[in-house]
Amino acid sequence: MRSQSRVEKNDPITITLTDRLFDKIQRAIVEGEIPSGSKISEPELARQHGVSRGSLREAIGRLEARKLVERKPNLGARVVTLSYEQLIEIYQVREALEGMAARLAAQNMSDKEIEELQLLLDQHGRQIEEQHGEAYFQKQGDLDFHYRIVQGSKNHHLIGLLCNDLYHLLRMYRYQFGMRSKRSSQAYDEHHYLLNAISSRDPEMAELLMRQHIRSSRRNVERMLLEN
Amino acid sequence: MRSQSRVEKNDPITITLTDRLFDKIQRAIVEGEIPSGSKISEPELARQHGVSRGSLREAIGRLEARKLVERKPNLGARVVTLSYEQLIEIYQVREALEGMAARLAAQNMSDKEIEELQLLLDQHGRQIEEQHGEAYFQKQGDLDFHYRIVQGSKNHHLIGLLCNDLYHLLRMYRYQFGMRSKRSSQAYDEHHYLLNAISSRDPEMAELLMRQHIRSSRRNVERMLLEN
DNA sequence: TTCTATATAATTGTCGACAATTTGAGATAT
DNA sequence: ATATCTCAAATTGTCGACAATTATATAGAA
Repeated sequence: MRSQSRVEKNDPITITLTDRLFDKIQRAIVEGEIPSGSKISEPELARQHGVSRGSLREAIGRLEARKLVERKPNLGARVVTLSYEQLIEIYQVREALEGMAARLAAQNMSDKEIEELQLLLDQHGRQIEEQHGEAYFQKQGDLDFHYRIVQGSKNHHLIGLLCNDLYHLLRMYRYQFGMRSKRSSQAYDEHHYLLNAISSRDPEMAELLMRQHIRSSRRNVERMLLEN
Repeated sequence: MRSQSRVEKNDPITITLTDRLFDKIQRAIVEGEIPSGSKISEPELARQHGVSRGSLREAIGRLEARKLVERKPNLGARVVTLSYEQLIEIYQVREALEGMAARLAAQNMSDKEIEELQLLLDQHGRQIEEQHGEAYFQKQGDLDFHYRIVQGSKNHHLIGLLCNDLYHLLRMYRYQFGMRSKRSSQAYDEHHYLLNAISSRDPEMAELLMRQHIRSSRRNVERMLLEN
């Protein structure tokens, strides 16, 4: 009696030590606990987490692949330095990829998924009415919404690029640049139109609206950063 | 007299052992020398290349980041299995990213870069006239053209995603699916229109044309694969 | 025969040590 | 004082060995 809760035997739930390390360090970097631009000392980090340097290096390698750290041979790894220019670049990539995701979602999302997304959006609407102006908790909701549309594209490459790479970088900027948006009700409206296009199965319109949505989000960020 | 040929001292020309390993294995995978879908045995590969398992594992990690191999804990790494579905996914991502690249190139390429690209394109035109139908060598030219436009976007994120990740996967499909296109003269025409849009500094049109170009390239591939 | 259980072999994950390179401090020369 | 050289300390790159997990072969039960 071995495979009781595991339906088949080909699902590796195994979580390796490097996996945990990777998660912990990624969180520390995203939340700014390890400062942006700082050097990463392998011996020190390894000691802190009570792990060998080999495992640590493997974790750093993955961080590098996600562009959270940069590595130079014989010089070591540094946390990426956040910059206005890089943030703009990220938004441009995001516009392209999420636009395509919305287009595909309009074609490939199941009716059930659309229905659930509608429910989520309604919930956001109520939250906005209740906590009027307190757009803090709303930020997570925004990510949820985008996350589901990306999943709905059913394109695994696209999903990986956005959910595994870009979104972590974005979260890092949100944390460290203190990017709380004061346009949650406008964003809600835009989400609403977008979902309409998707449930109408209109790929062209879905992509258009998603790109506008991200562009206006970018303009908002630009304005906010220029104030400082 | 130490820094003679090195202008500054902050340029790591150092090529580590893992770097070389990574390049060699990547080439072997892309060209099908290590068959798609096959398991990668760490001890064996390490022995073959006369290197320790640690270095090899680091190289495999990078391959994984480029989506050329897939890894499961305790089960090892396998070369990705090529599939029609995945190829379509890649083309969709490519359409989104290169479309944006063309848009940005229309804004950011220097006049000099545009001029040089024009020269490259003229050269392609002559090659097509000479070796009529022999579209084999032309394939590299196609990649060159796209490569330069991506560079012209000046968006480092975009450049990395396309040139470091996607293009290698694409080359792998080209090698192993035997994707030689018989539409080199049509592709040439499309390149011509696209370059016109760029030199007219028309981002909207540049993106549109690039996306059409990639879509028709995708349709060509689909047709070709359905014949087999 | 077919299936299960067990033991053995092979592979992957993790570790500590050594080699190569870079960093930094102190000494010497200009 | 500034600059250059030298040498020790620290850091990264690479390696081989051990531990944990999985795959394989064999024997026994249905």
